[in-house]
Amino acid sequence: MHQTLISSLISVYISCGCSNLASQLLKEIPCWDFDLISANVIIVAFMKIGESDIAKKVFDDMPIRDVVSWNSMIGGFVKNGRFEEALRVFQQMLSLNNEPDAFTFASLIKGCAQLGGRDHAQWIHALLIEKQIAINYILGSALIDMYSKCGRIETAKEIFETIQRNYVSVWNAMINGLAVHGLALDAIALFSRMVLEKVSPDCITFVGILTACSHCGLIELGRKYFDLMSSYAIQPQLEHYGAMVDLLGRAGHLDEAYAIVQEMSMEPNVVIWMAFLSACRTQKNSHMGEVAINKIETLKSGDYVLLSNIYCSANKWDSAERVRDTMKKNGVRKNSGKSWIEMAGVIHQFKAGDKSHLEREAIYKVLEGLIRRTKMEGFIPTKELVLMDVSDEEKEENLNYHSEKLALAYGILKSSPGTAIHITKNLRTCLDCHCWMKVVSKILYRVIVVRDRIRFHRFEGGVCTCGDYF
DNA sequence: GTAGGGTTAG
Repeated sequence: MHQTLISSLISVYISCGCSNLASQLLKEIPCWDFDLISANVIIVAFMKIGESDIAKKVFDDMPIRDVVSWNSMIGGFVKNGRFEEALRVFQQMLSLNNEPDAFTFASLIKGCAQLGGRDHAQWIHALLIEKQIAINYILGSALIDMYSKCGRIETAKEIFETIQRNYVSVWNAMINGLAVHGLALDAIALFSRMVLEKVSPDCITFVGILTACSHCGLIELGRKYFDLMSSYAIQPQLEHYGAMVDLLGRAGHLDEAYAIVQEMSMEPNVVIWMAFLSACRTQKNSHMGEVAINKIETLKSGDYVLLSNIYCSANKWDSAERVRDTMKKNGVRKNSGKSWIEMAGVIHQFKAGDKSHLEREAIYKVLEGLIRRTKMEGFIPTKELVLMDVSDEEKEENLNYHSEKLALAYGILKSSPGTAIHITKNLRTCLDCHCWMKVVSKILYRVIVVRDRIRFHRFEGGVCTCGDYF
């Protein structure tokens, strides 16, 4: 069979979801002597379905490669969450004197954003400048996104100010960056500026604005911007409804959140019901929680945990037990959490149940302290994120305990920029401390234990904000 | 003919 035909066939099989046929076809070819473009097509196709090993094999066997081959490998690895391998390919590319281009960097920057590693980020950015690659709107958006996810919102802002801002995606990246940093008012201010500069917001802009409101509990503003969408002829999508349900639910307006779900012009999906379910848990409303859970057709492990948590909150231990039994019976496995940490340039990975952290107890203490403060100062708990990993046994002991604590800790970090007491140290000094770092929503925070003093550090633009909690 | 960016949730 002609090689071009084979590569097209593989591509078609994969786009139709018949990946088995594609792999089989590849195996049956006695000798891989694809021309350049056919091989590239095959690499892209297998990367698309997550078969990076097959793609790698094809790539390794190529007698000649061009920049598209390299970029397909690097981009493919990044898409499949294998950034280390993407970096390895990139280094190989450089060592063989192949020149990277804007496509190469776009993938690498995205990889850094996923990982939240600031040293890698800086290296890639420096290299981009060294190679004198013009920063177009795609690279600009990617850079802004990368720096905000690495905890360097100030650097993200600097980049934003220096690049061409006539594309909506650049604004979206910046608005979303501010939103995840808990800077909702800045995000809203940027929206106004965007309108002044005559760039039309799109549906993603509103997702950013609504999530910003949701993170900070700005109900009135959330409602206002949700209504504003229609004046830009943007129909609310599932994502916007989701943000509203999240916002209203967290603030305790369960009925209004439920009304939104019912008024939706499309069928609510699992994400919407999950947001609602999550709100039911926070509000300790097991009745509404059951309504939500009944709607969720395909239960994932997380949904069971949420329902069980609702019962725990309402002291309905029997019901909680029943849910957990069902879980076991159905053979539901909990998703094991994973997190990444960059320390002195090295990326460390942690898995749930990983008990190798000597300072785990101290971290708990910090979080408990944060909860006390949160309750005292009346902050609204925002998103629930896994700040650190605990074993399944510990989760079993008290399902509610862990997530509640993390939610509150996250809430205080996001909703109180004034909490940090003083700005003392720079990044380098902190790296010298005996410390423990965690990635919170891809923003770098550190919990530092020095002689029984527990500190929480947040990094932004190379400046470390420290706060004492004990 | 093949490669790149910006979203929520967990």
